Amino acid sequence: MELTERKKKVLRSVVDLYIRTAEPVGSKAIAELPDMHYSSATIRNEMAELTTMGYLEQPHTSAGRIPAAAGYRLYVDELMADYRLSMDETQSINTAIEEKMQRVDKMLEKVAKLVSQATDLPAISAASRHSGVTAKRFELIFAGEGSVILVVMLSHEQVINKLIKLPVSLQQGDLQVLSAVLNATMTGLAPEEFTPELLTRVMDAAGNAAALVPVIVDFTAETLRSQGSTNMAVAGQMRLLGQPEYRDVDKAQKVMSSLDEEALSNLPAMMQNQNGTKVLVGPENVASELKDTSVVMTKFDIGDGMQGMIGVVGPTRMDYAKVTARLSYFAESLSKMFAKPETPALPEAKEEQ
Amino acid sequence: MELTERKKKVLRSVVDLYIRTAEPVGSKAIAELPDMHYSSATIRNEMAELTTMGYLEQPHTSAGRIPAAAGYRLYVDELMADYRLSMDETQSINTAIEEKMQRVDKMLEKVAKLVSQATDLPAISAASRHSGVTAKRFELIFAGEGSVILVVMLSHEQVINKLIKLPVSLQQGDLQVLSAVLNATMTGLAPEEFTPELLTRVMDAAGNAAALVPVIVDFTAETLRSQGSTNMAVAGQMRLLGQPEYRDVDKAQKVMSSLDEEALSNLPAMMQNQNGTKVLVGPENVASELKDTSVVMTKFDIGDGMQGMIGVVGPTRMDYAKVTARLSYFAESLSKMFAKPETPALPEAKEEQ
DNA sequence: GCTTAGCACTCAAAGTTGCGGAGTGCTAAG
DNA sequence: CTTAGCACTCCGCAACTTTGAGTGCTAAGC
Repeated sequence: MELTERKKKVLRSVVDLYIRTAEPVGSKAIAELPDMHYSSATIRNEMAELTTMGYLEQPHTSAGRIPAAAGYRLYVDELMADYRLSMDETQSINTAIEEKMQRVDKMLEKVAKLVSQATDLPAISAASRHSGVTAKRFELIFAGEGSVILVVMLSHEQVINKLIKLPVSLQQGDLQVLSAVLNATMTGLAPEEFTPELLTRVMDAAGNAAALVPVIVDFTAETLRSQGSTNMAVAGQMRLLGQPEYRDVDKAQKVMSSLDEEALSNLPAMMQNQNGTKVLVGPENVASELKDTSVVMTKFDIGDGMQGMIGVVGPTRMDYAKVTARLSYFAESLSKMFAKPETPALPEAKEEQ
Repeated sequence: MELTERKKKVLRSVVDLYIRTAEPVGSKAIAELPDMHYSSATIRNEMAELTTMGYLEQPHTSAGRIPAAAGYRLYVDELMADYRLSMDETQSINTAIEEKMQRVDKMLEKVAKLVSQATDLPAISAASRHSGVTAKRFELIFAGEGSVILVVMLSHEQVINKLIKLPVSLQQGDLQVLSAVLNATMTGLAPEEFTPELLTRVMDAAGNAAALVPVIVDFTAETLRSQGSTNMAVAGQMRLLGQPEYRDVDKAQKVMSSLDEEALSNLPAMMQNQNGTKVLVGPENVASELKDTSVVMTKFDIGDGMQGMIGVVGPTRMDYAKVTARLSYFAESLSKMFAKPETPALPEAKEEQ
């Protein structure tokens, strides 16, 4: 059986309508659409064929049709009309993003919240290094009796620090020796290279400050590891309750309980080698708990060798056109924002001085 | 009308039973309790009086009674039996807490999750300074052409840093001058004291590095402000769905939408001058959206001049005894954990060296 | 040969009715 | 003061009916 243009048109209309109403769509409703110039009987025949072809489903005899997974898939890939963002929408996204984002993890929380708000669906956001973070430079600062501040500059323009307290008193000189040793031996190493042998080697060379070494090595290795891994945030789970398919609390509960960071952690991974926007329709989903939901996600650029990702989770019947449009715009705006030189106040270097 | 011992006993039984079953409690059910040596008729009379006294309510004639707000209040204050945690419970709380908590905000998220899990209710956690955070010492590190790392030691043993990039090239010497200036003028100041006048004064003294000053001043002031403010985290909102009172999605949605950080931000403030565990029953609640829910909260000690708070939000019919017991135990364990010297690895300073 | 009007048929959703039972308040007796 | 007894109320449930949206099929029309 062939998928004629008219069948496509009918299918598109069915999906569109179902997305709007969340109710099975009948032949009459389709026939009454402005640019549908056939009677309900004709539509009925087309819908019957679309059903045998697997694009539509019938909840029970004498009900309208709803899209099947294959129907959504075709709709997303070929049929759906581009959704054009209104000025209002682009503007509200932009003003939302504009506030300066500070640390990456805070930023992710915020982005997830914003995306969730913009789509009225649960949203996730994640950031991951391209991997290969190393320490670029170590600096030790004397901070009073028994206290030392360790400052580590990482590749990718990040700086971290830790206050270390020891029941040993050290001299400025000792710290200088140690930091020289650290810079000589521990820069440019991957986290796996922080072996016990390295530890003893550094301690041997460290002189009076050897007691500091284990703390420093552990902290650095730990930090590199955590920097290499993926951070993510989830927000707006409750928005699912607004969707008619989750009027049944039991269903809602089942899905929502699988909307946490652990359960969703494979989504960012899926995007690694993808480009553009990806849509997972219902049963294509990875986590089995999400069998009845769809996922839309897309990538953005954080700079500093980091890769960001935002996505939403919603009922299979979601407004793919609108959601993908908003998501893409979001990703674009975020990329732009991070591309801007981060120093906000290019010093208005006052005339005085 | 007087609140006799027998009335109290009846009231306690009604609340206990209602907490367990979430159904209106009838006189017969009470009369059949093991240590209730009166007939249902007598109980009926008592219940009728408790109702006119405002401790109980009747959803409609010929239904059982449910506790009114005043009933819960009396129950919480006087009647409820102590809940003794089982070994299992204390143990699972302890193992949960044991993992080392890193930064304060991550810690809060984790704690909120744990509390939510332990009580099966939405939970919040917050931390706030006692206020009065100031910068203790500034340090500038030269980090290659046009890059400088600013390290600020705060009172209360915290260290923060920022990488600053400028299209101006600076010498080591310039940085030394500037850090001396910063340490001389900007230590010990409250965030309000970072005025434009201060900025110009520091810039005048800063010499070649004056271009850095605005960035540094802004960043420091901003950081002090954010350190002084309250951090909080909310977790487990969806757990409400497990409660029978929220089988109705509309109700659930209304309450859950008010379970975010903003709406709950006055709760931590309420604890500032309170000690022990505080219970807000239904209509006593601050936010009007929470009129039909209760809040239980308690404080814990983070050390470093910080004050922590954990709490849960749940249906007015919640198991106050169990919840307060678990919450208190949690707070206690957390306080203990933070009291321990934080440096985990008192260097096992190997013999070599 | 495609399109469409017409019709009999199906089935979920919504409304109707009628019980059974849990619970109450009151009264009168112990 | 306590309790057995009784009439009364009202919710919840289940069985039944009605309604109407929607279908598939057939036969007539362009």
